[in-house]
Amino acid sequence: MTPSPTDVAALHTVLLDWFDRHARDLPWRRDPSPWPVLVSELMLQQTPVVRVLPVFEAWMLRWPAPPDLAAEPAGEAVRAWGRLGYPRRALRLHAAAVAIVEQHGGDVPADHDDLLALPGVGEYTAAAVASFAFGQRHVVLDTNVRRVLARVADGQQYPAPAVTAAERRLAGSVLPEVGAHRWAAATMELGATVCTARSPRCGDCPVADLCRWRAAGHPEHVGPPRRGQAWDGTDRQCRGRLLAVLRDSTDPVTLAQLEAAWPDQQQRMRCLDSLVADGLVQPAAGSTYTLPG
DNA sequence: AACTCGTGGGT
DNA sequence: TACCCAAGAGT
Repeated sequence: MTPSPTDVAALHTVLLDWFDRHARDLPWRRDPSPWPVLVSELMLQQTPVVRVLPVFEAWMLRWPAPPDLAAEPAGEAVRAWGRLGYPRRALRLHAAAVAIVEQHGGDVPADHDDLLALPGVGEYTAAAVASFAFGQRHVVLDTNVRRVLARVADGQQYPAPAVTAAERRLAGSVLPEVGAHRWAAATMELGATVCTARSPRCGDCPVADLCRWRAAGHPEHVGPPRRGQAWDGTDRQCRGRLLAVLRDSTDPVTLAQLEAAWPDQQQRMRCLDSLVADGLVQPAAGSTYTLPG
């Protein structure tokens, strides 16, 4: 439900004021240049801030601009990605750097649609980079913003499994005409640090008095339970083990070394094949494997 | 539209 | 302990 204009104005005032006082001092905020912002956004897809920080710092020292990364083999990006998870993101970030060099003269494009065309950049990331690095006005709908809006405006504990049209409409209706990029950052920050999924700290929330979920007495989520992510014995676990062996070795890895990482032969070879198909692993001489050159 | 894709810390 | 879930994207 769309809040009244009065409530929207109050939300803006109180949340932006809170953000002035409580925003975390993150490196990609201290220097919100396009490349650091793009790198951070790729790393932050499904990965918590605290785990991204050290990898981000090392990454920016090594590759301070898109051409620096584009000049390296993709495998170096995969290795530097370390244990952030979802290593295909490292491949996409490398491919994005190449595209930026080839199609945009080495500078991260400012246009939303140009950003969206980059590998690894979807609707959220395009809006985030356009907002935070270029100060544009876009609906930035990440998991934090979705949860904050679900609670404050809709009185629901959690948003729907996937972004709905109504949700996007609501987010657009509360987006300030001026300073939209700060509003985006503020709502994300609130969701990340106060209006958290598991244990919201409503006592510290600047918009508690305007929150419909709180007014309704914090009703539990109703509806189909959200499926967790299976892990033990999955291909994802197997792929992770195999790629860890590759990351930790500068020399080509033998099939025997990979066998030590995952006992099930059939699954091991299937996952190795899928890693090769994804471009994360490259076959080398004598039935050995390396990160992509 | 549902499914896949890593990793590790919090509760 | 056994989940839950984190600045999503691609297919």
